[in-house]
Amino acid sequence: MTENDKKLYEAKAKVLKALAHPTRLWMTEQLSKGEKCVCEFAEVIQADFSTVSKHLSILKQAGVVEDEKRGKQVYYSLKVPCLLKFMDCIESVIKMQAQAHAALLQ
Amino acid sequence: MTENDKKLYEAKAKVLKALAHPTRLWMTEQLSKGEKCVCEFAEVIQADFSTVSKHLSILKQAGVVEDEKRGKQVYYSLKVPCLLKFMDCIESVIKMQAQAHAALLQ
DNA sequence: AGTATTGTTGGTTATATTGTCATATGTTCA
DNA sequence: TGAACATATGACAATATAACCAACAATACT
Repeated sequence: MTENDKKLYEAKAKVLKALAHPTRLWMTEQLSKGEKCVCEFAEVIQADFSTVSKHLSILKQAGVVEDEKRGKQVYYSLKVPCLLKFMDCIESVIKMQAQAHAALLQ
Repeated sequence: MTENDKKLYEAKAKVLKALAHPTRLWMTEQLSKGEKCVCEFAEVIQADFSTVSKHLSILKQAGVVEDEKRGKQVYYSLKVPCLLKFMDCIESVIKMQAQAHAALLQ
């Protein structure tokens, strides 16, 4: 494994890490339906503005979303739609696990 | 957001978290080429056996890989091939970022 | 100018993750 | 049986993350 390979895996892991949080995952899925401002997120989930802002900033730094300031508000939008297909795959993992678990109980 | 939804996002995040580590990401990709035992991984990366074993156990607990003991060795294999398509998407994120970064330097 | 609104950033504390060492478990083979 | 090998597990220290609060910045409105 070259030094370059290592950096590539670190970069990929960083993107995954950005997604690997319930709130950020939810946000990402929400953004797939269209752009949203920070205030809209803050309204729905029970969290501080600063918490929401930081989560979005992590997604932005990972290259998953982008932001645009319009007036007082900052609108975030999904930059990488292909991520959503991935989510289907993740869900399939969970379903498999649920089935395996159910089988154990029988 | 219902209680059930919440749990679903937590479950999905757990799977992503399992993948969100350079070593585990690499392992997952390696396993896509075929099963491997712990010793094979330990040989390639510079890490303790226990470290390798723990990483694999995290992937297993997340439902990403499965293990089978044959003789003295434990063989791990990828349980969810669809994950690899996701990796392409992750790479596209990185490429976009690299391009954006390059653009800044011009 | 002054104030309310919308976000961001820094500090702090609580919690989670990672890697390493030592130890325990299970398997094979002499 | 017991020695050697392959792996798992528990304890621990170092580091990273997350959430909250307070302070700050930018925009809009009066």
